[in-house]
Amino acid sequence: MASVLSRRLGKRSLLGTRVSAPSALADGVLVATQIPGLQTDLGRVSAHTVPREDGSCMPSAEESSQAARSGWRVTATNLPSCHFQVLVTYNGQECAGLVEQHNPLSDKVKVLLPEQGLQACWRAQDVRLAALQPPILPAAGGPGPAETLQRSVSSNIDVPKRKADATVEMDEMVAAMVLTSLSCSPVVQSPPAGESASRAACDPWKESGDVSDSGSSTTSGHWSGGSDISTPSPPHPAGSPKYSSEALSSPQADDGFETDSDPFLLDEPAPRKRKNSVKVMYKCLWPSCGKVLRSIVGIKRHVKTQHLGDSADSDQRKREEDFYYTEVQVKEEPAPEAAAATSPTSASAPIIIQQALAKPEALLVEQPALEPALASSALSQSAPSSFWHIQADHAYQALPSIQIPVSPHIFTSISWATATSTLPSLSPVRSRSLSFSEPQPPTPMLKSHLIVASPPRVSIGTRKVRGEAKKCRKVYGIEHRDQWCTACRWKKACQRFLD
DNA sequence: GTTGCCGGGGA
DNA sequence: TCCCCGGCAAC
Repeated sequence: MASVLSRRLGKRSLLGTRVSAPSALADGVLVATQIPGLQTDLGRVSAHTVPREDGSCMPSAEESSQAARSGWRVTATNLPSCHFQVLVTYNGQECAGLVEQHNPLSDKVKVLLPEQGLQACWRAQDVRLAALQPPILPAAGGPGPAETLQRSVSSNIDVPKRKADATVEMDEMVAAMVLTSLSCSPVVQSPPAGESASRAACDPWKESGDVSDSGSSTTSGHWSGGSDISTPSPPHPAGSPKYSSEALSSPQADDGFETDSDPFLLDEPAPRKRKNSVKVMYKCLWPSCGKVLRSIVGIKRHVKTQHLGDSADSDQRKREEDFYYTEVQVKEEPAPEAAAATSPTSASAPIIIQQALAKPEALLVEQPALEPALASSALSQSAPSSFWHIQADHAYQALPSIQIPVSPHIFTSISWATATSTLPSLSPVRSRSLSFSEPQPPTPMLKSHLIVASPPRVSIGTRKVRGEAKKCRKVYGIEHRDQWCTACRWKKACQRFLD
């Protein structure tokens, strides 16, 4: 069992995954560099990098070897301009930091927090790329080959894999930067026009997280669940009738949308439990408003400006503000049904997100809870692949069992060789459903939905006709069950004595 | 009743 | 993915 456990842990490992991270090179050339590990001094870090003429840094060969031995890999290059700015959750707050080092072995990222003046390690999945460094025009004599001008995926920060789409990636970076600036400010009373902008900024960011998840479905690269706790969502437009009825659920719809795709994206819901905290929000009680904000200052300002009139400055007016909002405790459990329940009225956001999304699989994931009509069509296309992929879960039948015991029967090894050689002819029968399968990883979300939407099963007439050959049971007998082939032991089609 | 194995589910 | 087992069809 320990071996199984180790396998599962290995499956979740982020080793080898790469992410394109921006450096100070505006031309997009990313240089993977390495410096000795376990350094805490920025000065030392910079001292071990060799500046290049294009502004990037290259480690000396000696340093690279040391880094390889230490297991720490450098994610930042020159200092300070080459550091990746990331967002981490520290003491419940989202802080901007600079990635110093990343240890792929322990999957930890060493982040320097300038504001706190400290340095700490986070898990790679808890570190989110925040913003681009100010771009620097490419040097005339910079990296020579033209292909290096492409934004190559080279810097080795081992975070969940993301799709290597250059344009989308840049959009995500810009969006992250905008989002970062938004998150630093208190409640923003953004006008509707600004709201759409902020949403547009938010959505690619969300999408980036999803993409990083979907890159490897088994990774726990849950895109840092602490984000929605510390990052205020853009406020709803004041007085919007859309939020009049389901005022309380509106933020949940947003939050839910932000995360409700996760149970479908992720195999393991465990990391999500951190989101189950109760969050206090403030709901406007003005008739037909129902606006919900995250800060008391914001809701007071909202009531004053939107409903009581900004000119009201008397004490009575100020006291009135308190009557028009109430404190609401919102459990941050990303309940999918909550998102689904608000789908008809709050569908404006998903539409924007749909436009922002460039990846159809992410779109598929986002749709079902919020756009049932679109979801059905999308599911109808994706259903067969995922469903039939599930059907192929007995693929081991096509593989010879390695654990063939040393059998006293003289023909064991011979028949085993026969079984191995005849496997290709067998596979069409065994994995009959694979013909429907596309080379696409199954999405857990689709699994749950497609059980209902699955096409009718292949006729049970395909049941394998009993062959003439003796099977392990007959050959070895029930008393020597340990000598059976694995398939026979599992009551599957015998792999040792093929027909 | 025995045997082969499909489909489903637990770990 | 491994492993087990209920249940069904062929024998």
